[in-house]
Amino acid sequence: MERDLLRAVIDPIILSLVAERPLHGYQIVKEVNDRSNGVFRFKEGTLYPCLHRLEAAGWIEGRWEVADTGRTRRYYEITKKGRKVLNEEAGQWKALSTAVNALLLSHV
Amino acid sequence: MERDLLRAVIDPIILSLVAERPLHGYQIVKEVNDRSNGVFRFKEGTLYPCLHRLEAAGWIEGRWEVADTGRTRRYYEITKKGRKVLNEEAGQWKALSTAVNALLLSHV
DNA sequence: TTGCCATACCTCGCCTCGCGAGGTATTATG
DNA sequence: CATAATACCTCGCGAGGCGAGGTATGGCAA
Repeated sequence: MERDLLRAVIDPIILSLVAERPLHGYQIVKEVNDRSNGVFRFKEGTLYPCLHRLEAAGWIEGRWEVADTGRTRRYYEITKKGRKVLNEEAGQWKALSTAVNALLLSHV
Repeated sequence: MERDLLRAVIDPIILSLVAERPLHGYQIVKEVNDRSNGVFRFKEGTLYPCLHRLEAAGWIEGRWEVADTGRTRRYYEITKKGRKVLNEEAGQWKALSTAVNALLLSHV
């Protein structure tokens, strides 16, 4: 997995996941790596700063919770603003991937 | 067009174009911007360093030519190594776009 | 009890690279 | 003669992935 490709889609990926249901950081790492069949391999040094960035932008919102195990976790939910951004970025992604597919089709 | 998305696909795009036929830099800028229906808006400050990078990597090869107009241009062709890289990156792109589409589908 | 692994959070610094801005020179147009 | 288009180039800023490192807790096995 190339870092540039990851960088390009990390925001909508995370927004999309926490739009389904609240997730905490460690869970997101596992979730993404599992559900992408190994295409993505998120690192924690990537995810946590990214979560903070998205929260600072007002696209997600975190709250601390104590699990049954007694461990504290920070769960993130998408905001109204975040949903708007997700839709925009998803649309952008569609336009881009269409354009790229057209250009690369003969080589795939 | 977001810069991260561009960064992610600029290499295979250029390789793909010069794999079709030799092109010079200024021509590539126009070609990409036209053929992508405005999705891409390459800047020269982006392209020329990129061409140098790809040539340094041995993926493309440039040669100076004098046009009928008398203007000198540097035409780039893809190398054997470049074709290999293009195929790899095109495959990577396919795997990634499939994964992303699956994750974002409900939002597109 | 003592390790050790998994969970769960975090930061720091390196490195890469798009691109805005700026530069040079030539040819075509009006 | 001035302006636009062609055609090449560089510099410096800023953003962000990630390798590496750190802290703390829970659970399990020896």
